[in-house]
Amino acid sequence: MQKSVSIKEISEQAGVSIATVSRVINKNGRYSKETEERVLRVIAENNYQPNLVAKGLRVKHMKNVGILVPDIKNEFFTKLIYEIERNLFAAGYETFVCNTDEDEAIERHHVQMMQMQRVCGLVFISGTAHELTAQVPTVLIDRISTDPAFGGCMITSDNVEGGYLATRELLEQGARRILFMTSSKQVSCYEERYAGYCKALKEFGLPDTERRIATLDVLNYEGAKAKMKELLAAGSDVDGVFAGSDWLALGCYKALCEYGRRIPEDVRIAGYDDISITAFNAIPITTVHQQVDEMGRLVAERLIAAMKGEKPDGNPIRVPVYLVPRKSTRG
Amino acid sequence: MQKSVSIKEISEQAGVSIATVSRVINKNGRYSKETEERVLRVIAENNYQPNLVAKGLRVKHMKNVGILVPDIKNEFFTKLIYEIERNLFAAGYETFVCNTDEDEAIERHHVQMMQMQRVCGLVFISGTAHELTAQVPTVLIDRISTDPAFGGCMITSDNVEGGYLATRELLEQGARRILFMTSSKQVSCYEERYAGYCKALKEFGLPDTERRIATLDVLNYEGAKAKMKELLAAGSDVDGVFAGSDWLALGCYKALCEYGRRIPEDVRIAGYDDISITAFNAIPITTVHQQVDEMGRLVAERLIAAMKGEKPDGNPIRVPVYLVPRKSTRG
DNA sequence: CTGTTAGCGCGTTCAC
DNA sequence: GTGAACGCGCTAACAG
Repeated sequence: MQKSVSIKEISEQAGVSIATVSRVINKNGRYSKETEERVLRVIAENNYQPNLVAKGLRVKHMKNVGILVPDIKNEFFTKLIYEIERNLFAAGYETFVCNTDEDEAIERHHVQMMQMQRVCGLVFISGTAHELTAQVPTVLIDRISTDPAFGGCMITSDNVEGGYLATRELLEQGARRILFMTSSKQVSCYEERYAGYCKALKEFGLPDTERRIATLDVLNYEGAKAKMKELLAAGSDVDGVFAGSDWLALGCYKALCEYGRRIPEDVRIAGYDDISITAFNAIPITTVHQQVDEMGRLVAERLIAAMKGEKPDGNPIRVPVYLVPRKSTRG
Repeated sequence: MQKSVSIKEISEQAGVSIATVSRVINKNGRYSKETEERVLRVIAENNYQPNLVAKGLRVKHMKNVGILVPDIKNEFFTKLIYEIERNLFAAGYETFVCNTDEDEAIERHHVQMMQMQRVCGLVFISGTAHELTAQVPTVLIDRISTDPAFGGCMITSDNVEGGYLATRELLEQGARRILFMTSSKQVSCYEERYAGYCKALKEFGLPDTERRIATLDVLNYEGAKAKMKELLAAGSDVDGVFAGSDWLALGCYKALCEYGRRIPEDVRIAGYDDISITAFNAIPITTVHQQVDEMGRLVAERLIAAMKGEKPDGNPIRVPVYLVPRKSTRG
C-alpha cells in the first residue's frame, strides 16, 4: 500500500541501531550530537515518516481524539469543533469528527469504533443523556452525565441564565403567552434553558399554568416550522416564542410569517446560540450568545490535562452567556 | 490505559487458538459451526473489542480516511463533509476532519500526519493548488491537480457554467459594470467561475476591458466586506457584483448597504454555493446552487472504489449546477 | 552514549 | 477444521 521506509532501514543507512534512531526521533536524549545529525540527515534523505500505527500499538494509544456531535451542519457545533480542533492540533493531536444525527445507535457505534481505534480522548457535544461509559479521558459539552462513576470533565454555558435572559426579554417587551420550544428527548442544556424560562415567568408573576411547551422529535428548522404551523392551525394565541436554539427560532419565524403574524408586533421571538444567520435574517432574531471560542479552548485545555493524568474536580465549568437583543423582540 | 482484553484471552477462554478466534472475527471460514458459536459467546461475555491499531499494523493500513477542508465553519463545506462521512461510515470507515484555514503549511502538516496514521484514503476539498503527492487513493473536490502523475479522482461542480449563469443573470437584469470577487490565490474552482464570467460578458458584447476583478487575501465575509468598502471609498461605480462564494457576496452586500447603495436597484448581487443564509438574508441573495448531496455521495463512492483498487479514468466528474434567482438581482 | 532484545495484538502462512 | 509460529514497526527496559 505504502512503500514506507522503516526505522530499520534508517538505522542501517545511518550505521546505528534502531534504538538510537528511535531516540533521536522522540528526542529522548542519550545520543551524541553527531549521531543525531547523521540520523536526521538520513531521515530527511529518505523522506522517512514514522509509522504512528506501530507506535500506537506499542504505547497502547493513538494521539487522536474523537468528537461526537449531533449535527455537524449546525454552525454552532461547527465553531465549537473548529476551536477544539485548532487547539488540539497545536498540541499534536488529530481529530475524528463523528456525526451522530441525534441517533443513539449511531453514537454508540462511533464510540465503540473510537475505543477500538485506541483514541486517547473523547469529546461529547450535547446529544441525549443515555449512559456512556468510555474508558478514556472524556469531556462533555452541554451534556450532563447521570452516571455517578463518570470521571470526566463537564463544560457548559450558563443555560439557566440564558433561558432566563431570553424569556425576561420577551416579558419586558410585553409578551405574556410565551411558548418554549424544545427537544422531546432529555437533553440537559434544553432542560436547563427551560428552568430559566420558568424562573423568568415566575419573576413576572405568571402562574405555572401559563407555561407553554412544544416538544420536537425532529430537532431542526424543518421540525420547528412544522410544529409551529401545527400549533397555529390549532388556533394558538402565543405572543412570544423562546426557542431552544436559533434554528428552531427561525423555523417558528417562518411559520409565523406564513400565517400572517407580524414579528415582533404580534409575536416576539428569541433564539439561542447566536449563529450568524440570526443577524442576517430579514427580521434579525434576538438570541443568547454562547462563547464558543472560550468553550472550545476550555475543552481542549481540560482534555489535554485529563490525558496527562490530571483528575477533573467533578464540578461542571460554566461559561457565561449574554443576551443579544435584536428586532424580533424590539420593534 | 485500557483494560482491553485481547484475542489471546478470548482464545484461552474458548479453548481454541488465537488463529481460530481471528478467523471467526473476520469471517474467514475454516472453522466449525460449534467453535464459531463458542468463540462468539466468549467474545460477547467479555465485551471484547478488537484492537484496530494492532490490526492496522498487521494489514498496513487503518480503515480511516482524512478529509482536508479549508474552512469547516462554512456551511457549504460542512454539508459536503456530512454527506461524505455518512456514506463512508456506512461502509465501515471513520473520518478525520482536518481544517486547514487555507494555510498551505497546515495542510501539509495534516497530510503528513494522515500518512503516518496510515489512512487508506484522502479527500481534498478546494484549497490552493500547490503540489500534493499522497501515496494513498485520493479524491479531489473542486480542485484540479496540476501534477501529471496524479492518479486520483476529481469531482467538481460545473463551475464555468455556474459563473456564466450568475453573470448572465446580472447582465439580463441590467447590470453592465460587474465586479468579480475572488481569491488572490490560485484556486481552480474560482478560476473556472471567472471563465464563466468572461464568457457571459463576451456574449453580451462587452470588451475585455470591462472586466472588473477584486482579489482577496482573506477569503471570507470580513475580507470581502473590507475590500468592497475600500473600492467604494475609492469611488467604484459598479452596478453588479458576482462573488465567488456566498459569504463573499454577503460581505459585499453589507459594505454596499453601509454606503447607501440600494440592492438591487443600484447594485445587483449574485453569490455561489446556495448556503442557507442567502435565503434568509434581509435581501435574499441570488446564487448558484451546488448539489452537495450528490457530490458527497460521489466522493464516497469513487473513493471506496479507488481503495478497492479500481483505477480512476482521469477525467473530472462534473456535477451540474443551477441558478437560484432571488431579490438581490430582481427587484 | 549505544546496541540487543522483548513484546504490543493481530493476521497469516504452513503444517497437521 | 485447527494450531504453532512468525513478523508488521516501534518503544522501552536492560546491559554495556
